[in-house]
Amino acid sequence: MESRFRGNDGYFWEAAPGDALTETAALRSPRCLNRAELPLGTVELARYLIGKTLVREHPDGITSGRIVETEAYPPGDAAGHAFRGPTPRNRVLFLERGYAYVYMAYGISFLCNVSSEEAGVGGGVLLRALEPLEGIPLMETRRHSTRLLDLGRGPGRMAAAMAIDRGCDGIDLCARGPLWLGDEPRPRRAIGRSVRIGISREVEAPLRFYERHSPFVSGPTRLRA
DNA sequence: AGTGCGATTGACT
DNA sequence: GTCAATCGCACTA
Repeated sequence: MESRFRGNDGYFWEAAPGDALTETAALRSPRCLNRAELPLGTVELARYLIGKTLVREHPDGITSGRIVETEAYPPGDAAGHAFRGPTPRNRVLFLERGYAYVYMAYGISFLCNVSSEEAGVGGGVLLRALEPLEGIPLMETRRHSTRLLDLGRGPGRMAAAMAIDRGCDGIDLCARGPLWLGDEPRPRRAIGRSVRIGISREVEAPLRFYERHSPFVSGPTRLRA
């Protein structure tokens, strides 16, 4: 059994007992997730999406990455965009789970969420960081950087690397198309949990999930272990 | 119609 | 570590 797996940047992943990590497994084509297999509930979905694949099919080419960091914005959360009810901007958060809600933050970055509740109930999972898999040269062009660790580390950077913008708002991520969710390219590592990043309102519950020890996760070092 | 501010990033001390 | 950039949106009037 392999004891180490070499990632895209040469970083070596420690294999847990029982893992069978191979490069072949990492490079196979992902299977599109069915809506029925997405767990019910925002927090459950945020945890579930760690290790899954996000695939972007764009005229310029295909890019994909492994989701290594998410945050839950469940119903009733004052920091969530759904808190004050549906508006033209956040309408996708009120669709059934598995649709892309994309908005512009700070006039600078696009942020990508996955709707996470039943139809009519507002909730979302913010995708915060991606480990690049396919289309790395294209991501480098879009990000104006060749630093692999920075291509998808942070929600705005992730969206830029994947060319995710308002045009992706409302896309069904459970169907092959311009943007979709795939299964895991390789077994997940342990999942960590922490408070969310960049939230100034109210006291924080631990609603951020991340793949432990991944160098592609954003945030302070202590929130990556 | 005007205003305040944010689920960020990149540059800089 | 600090800080400015930048703009769509929700809220007030």
